[in-house]
Amino acid sequence: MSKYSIDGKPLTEMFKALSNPHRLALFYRLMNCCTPGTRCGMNETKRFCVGELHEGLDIAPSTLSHHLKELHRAGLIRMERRGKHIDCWLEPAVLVQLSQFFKPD
Amino acid sequence: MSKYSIDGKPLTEMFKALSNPHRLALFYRLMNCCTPGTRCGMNETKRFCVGELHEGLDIAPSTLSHHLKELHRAGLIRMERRGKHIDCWLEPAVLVQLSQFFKPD
DNA sequence: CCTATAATTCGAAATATGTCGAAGTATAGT
DNA sequence: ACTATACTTCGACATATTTCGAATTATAGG
Repeated sequence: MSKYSIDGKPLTEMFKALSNPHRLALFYRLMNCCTPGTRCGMNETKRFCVGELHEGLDIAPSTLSHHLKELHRAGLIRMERRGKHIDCWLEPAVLVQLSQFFKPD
Repeated sequence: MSKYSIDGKPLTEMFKALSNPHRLALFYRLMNCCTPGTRCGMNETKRFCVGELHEGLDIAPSTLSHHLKELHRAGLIRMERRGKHIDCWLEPAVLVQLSQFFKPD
């Protein structure tokens, strides 16, 4: 039933991850954090740590953590510890592939 | 929080609608039912009625009806009675706009 | 080794979702 | 008017999701 997938990640899981306003806001922030022409996470200065993503979101830290885990489980983002912080950036191919999925014709 | 929208329909609602395997299957069927170069619903022979969409889905009619309502509420599809049947087709602009949302750069 | 900072895990509560079957509405044909 | 077909609405129930606070882990720096 979940036969539509990208790199083994079912599309339904991706859409479920993006169906929550908080998670969509997080995704959107990561979408727009890289300089034009580059991919998010390529240059490490253009990643966001969890704390930075938290700003202006008005949810508990545990809730934020839960949402990031969902985005990660869906295959939408990558996470990597960097000292006390954990950096987040978009899974590199995901924008191209989702854009392609909806592409008409 | 749901500030990202297309034609007044919040993106979260669209993604929520697509986050269910049955609904994604319905959407996918409508996505691919039109002849290349045309938009779904332009030529009325290329619409699916509810009964046709039901085929091979193994859910109760009432469940199908519920799912189609969700797709409609999210602004993803249009529905129109045609005699005893009700025809469904994609909201014309939705593929372009969703594809655009994910477009990198 | 102790402390402060950053983030996660766990458990609980409220709310939302997916599903069905029974009953209801709409339409076409007889 | 009656019947069959096509689909929807309603009510109920099981399961999933969202959210929080308290407790926990991981790291860096004195």
